[in-house]
Amino acid sequence: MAVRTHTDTRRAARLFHALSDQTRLSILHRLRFGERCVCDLTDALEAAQSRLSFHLKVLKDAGLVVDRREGRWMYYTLNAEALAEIAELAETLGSEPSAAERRTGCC
Amino acid sequence: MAVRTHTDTRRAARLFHALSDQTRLSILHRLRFGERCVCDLTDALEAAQSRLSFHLKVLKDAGLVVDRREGRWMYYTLNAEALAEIAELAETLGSEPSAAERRTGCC
DNA sequence: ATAACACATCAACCATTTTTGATGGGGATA
DNA sequence: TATCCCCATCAAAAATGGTTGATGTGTTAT
Repeated sequence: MAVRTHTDTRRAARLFHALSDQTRLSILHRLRFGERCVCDLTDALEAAQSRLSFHLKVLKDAGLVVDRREGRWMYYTLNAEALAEIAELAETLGSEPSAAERRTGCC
Repeated sequence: MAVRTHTDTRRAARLFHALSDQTRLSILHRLRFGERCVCDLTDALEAAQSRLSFHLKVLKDAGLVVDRREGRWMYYTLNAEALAEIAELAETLGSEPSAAERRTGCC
């Protein structure tokens, strides 16, 4: 997905925003090593539960993580596809426009 | 650069923050098509000059663009390397940890 | 049924970011 | 020099984002 239309830009900004916070990056970094429940994360990051809940919601709304209930625990998992999408977004932004893009002009 | 240490996380958050705004994404998208002066951007984006100046500063401080003076005009250019770095950050975050990473544990 | 647990949600508060309009600096033009 | 142009910077206001402590919801254990 290139950033072409207004809605594209909106979505892209939302995705990057989700990654623009240290706490959220720490969460994602942990999740690389596998599924974690909120309690794991509160221990590891020494953060209040409501704080983590807030950040997990931001990540979930952006589609960067997926949650799953198991008894009274909520388990969170990375959504690798979304992160790949973000990587591609950044890559595209840093790349030369294609001939077709150049032909149709910028915006 | 993986997101390992506290400073890494700080820097990564800063980089992603620079991309977390629609105006800044629009600017970058324009710059893909080549160097632009501020006046070009105010016309194209229909934004107040001081507003663009503000966002260009954010992008510059994050290292995503480079500026150059020519007479009374300031020209801005994409820094493709920085965007590649961001792409790699996102890619790493979405990737399985290496055997070495897994061995040394998460954090 | 009661209590304890894991988590989400809420409201109030504080902090940071963004917008706006005004002012100022540096360079060109006359 | 005087003036105009392009842009950066500033202060004040507006908007957005994050933290905290309290409360609510669903689940398990006794």
